[in-house]
Amino acid sequence: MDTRMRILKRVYQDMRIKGFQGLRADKVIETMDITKGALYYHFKNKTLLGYAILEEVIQPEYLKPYLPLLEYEGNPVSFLQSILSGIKLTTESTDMQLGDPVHNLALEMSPLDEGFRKRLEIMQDSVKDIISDSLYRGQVRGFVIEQAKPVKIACFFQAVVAGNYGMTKAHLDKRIFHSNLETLSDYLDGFRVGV
Amino acid sequence: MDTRMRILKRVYQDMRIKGFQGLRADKVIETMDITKGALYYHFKNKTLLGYAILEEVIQPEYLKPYLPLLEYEGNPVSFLQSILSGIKLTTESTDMQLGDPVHNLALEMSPLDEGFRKRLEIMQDSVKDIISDSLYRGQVRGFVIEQAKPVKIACFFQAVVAGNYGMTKAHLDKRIFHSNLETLSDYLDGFRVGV
Amino acid sequence: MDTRMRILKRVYQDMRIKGFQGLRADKVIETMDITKGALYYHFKNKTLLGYAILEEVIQPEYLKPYLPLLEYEGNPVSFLQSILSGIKLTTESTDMQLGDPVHNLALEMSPLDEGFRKRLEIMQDSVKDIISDSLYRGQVRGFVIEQAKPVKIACFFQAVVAGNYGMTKAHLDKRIFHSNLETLSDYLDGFRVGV
Amino acid sequence: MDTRMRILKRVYQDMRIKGFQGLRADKVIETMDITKGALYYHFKNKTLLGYAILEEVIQPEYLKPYLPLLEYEGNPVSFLQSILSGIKLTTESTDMQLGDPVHNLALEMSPLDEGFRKRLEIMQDSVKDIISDSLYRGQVRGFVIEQAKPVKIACFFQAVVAGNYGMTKAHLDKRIFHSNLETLSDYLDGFRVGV
DNA sequence: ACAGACGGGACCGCCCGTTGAT
DNA sequence: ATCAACGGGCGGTCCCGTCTGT
Repeated sequence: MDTRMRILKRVYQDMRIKGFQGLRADKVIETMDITKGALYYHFKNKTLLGYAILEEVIQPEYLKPYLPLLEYEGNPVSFLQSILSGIKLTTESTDMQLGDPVHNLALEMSPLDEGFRKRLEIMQDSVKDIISDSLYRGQVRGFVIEQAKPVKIACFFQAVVAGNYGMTKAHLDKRIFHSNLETLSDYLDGFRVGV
Repeated sequence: MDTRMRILKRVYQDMRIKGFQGLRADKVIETMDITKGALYYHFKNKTLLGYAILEEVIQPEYLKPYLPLLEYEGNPVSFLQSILSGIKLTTESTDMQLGDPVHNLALEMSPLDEGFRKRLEIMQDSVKDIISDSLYRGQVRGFVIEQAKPVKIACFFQAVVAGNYGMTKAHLDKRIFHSNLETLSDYLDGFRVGV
Repeated sequence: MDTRMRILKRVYQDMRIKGFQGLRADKVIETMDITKGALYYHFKNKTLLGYAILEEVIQPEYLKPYLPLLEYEGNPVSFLQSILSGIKLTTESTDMQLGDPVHNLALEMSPLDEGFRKRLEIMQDSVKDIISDSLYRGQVRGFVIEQAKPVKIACFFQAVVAGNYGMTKAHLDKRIFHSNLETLSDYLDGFRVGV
Repeated sequence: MDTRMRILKRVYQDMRIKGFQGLRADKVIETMDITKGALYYHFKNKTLLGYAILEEVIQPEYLKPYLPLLEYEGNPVSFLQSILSGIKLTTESTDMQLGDPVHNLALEMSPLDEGFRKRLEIMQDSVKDIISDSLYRGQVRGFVIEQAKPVKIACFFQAVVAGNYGMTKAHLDKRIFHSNLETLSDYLDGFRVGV
């Protein structure tokens, strides 16, 4: 792997814990075998480093679980529920306990930096569009009830997932986390046809 | 108002925008007519200042909307819905657009400082208890259906409200915000008796 | 002497040698018994430190030799010549060999910083006005010939003095320095009445 | 033009504005279509780059106006005055407003680097010799009065020209500049025979 | 109870120069 | 002859916290 990507991956790890403002870029790369010269060569300043992490590390990871929905021909409700199950399985990983990186950065950086805000908005909208489109196609194919409003459900889905991460970040006991995932899953069940 | 509380209120304003890590305590009080001497007389260090803001400014505000639920004798679903309406009304205020302070701090500080984490956990649990208790009493009084699980609903309610703030923090268009408040309100309707 | 003035005086010494850009403020104060904290407290940044040196250290020194001219009732030509004699006497001092601080800074900083440029312009104009006024009064009192143009002479005087410092800064042999002072002195003689 | 000379010319442009210390060699060549590899292939370090600029760019330009004096058979006073006229014509060019490069560097670098000092000393002495020789030959040929002291006049000429550039570098109004050129020209007139 | 001065340490950014590869 | 990548040191700035005095 080239140095640039190594930096991005490593710095991202620290940013997950400290946030962007709390991130100390040079401290982090000191733990690798590279120096500030390399860091500054690849990224003109800290903000652009942050943007690169967003675009090249976070965005792919963030979209990844939802991309199969674009070509999924089954019931989108089932697919969304399987995503929730996937989230549940990773509960104990420290990475998951740090929450949704997009949501974390949105809360921290949106009021402070327009470059962050726009990139985060686009990412959230992408997922929203993927979900709502799949629900709409689900209606056409008879999987999803007519009364369901795809965009509204998609937004709600995202808010619950993000809010759930945040809610439980302060809680060592992760039962709330599971409870909310179940509740959302049950909520989605209500949009299946013929249940 | 005494100096101590003036500091707390003013610093809180800045912390809402910058977060706790981004907060520059001495820069903020420069905008008041006092100096660092006063700041460090009242608060031993920045962390204790943060705790004081949490306990003396944020906590009262955070609990305030829910406290009447303790003695409310009507349908708790209606009360929760009225809270959501209240949130909706303040959409345009800049203060609201900065999101839920408890949620913001939970995401930023929980992994970094146990003192913050505990205080935030307690606050979220307090609201959760108020809501779930009210729903339980609502069941006893025949307002809420038997199948409803008070704790689960309370947790979900909090997750949606918090997640909704976060989701829309990166969005200039606040329609998503309203949509999610409606969706949650509709969801709660499902727990009324005899609808 | 208070810390602020101690810093100004000491940093000025270094600025004379290195120029403003070459000045390393923290390196300089390391040689005193104060730290960067004190430096930054008294001067918000390096530029403002430079301005302060200009106004509080250089300006008084720069104007000092010319101030008596304001109330001088003798022949201004004689007074200007005595100034030149004074300059000649200090030839061997290292301070003098570093040249005219105002001229040095004018060459270095005028194209780079408007704040420097303006302050330097004002200082040079002040001396120019003092000299030209004295020459004018000298004409009225019959010391200076009618054909003399006070402003023109004042400007020329300053250019020669400044240029002479600069010319000889690259020369270890200071005879050129003395020669030019003499030439200027002789030139001024031409404006005396009845010689 | 080869790369070496392209670098010299381009870097010289920047050095005129920032000085040698303020010069950022790699920043400058970024504006060309080459990289640091080329720079450090041709010049071992920044100081040697500076010396090369002095010798290969500045020196030829600096001597150029005076070289014809070596073979000039007319009145040297007239020639020197024509040089002053030439300077006057270029007042509005930004290059001129940056002053005399030799004088600028002499003030900045003479106390800091012996290599700069010596090269600058030699250049100034060369011009001084050309001027004084021409005046001496002018005396022999009967153009210049016997009382004139060629070396003294040459030194004075240089000091005024250099000092005039410096004096007006801090002044947006260039009338002082013209005034001093005139004054010097008038001063030189005094050395003509039979006026 | 508060003001002013200062200590001290860290971080971002900057920039000179080197190295291996082509 | 030139480039991409990197090393390495340091300067300006920033900011938390302490101390003395009143």
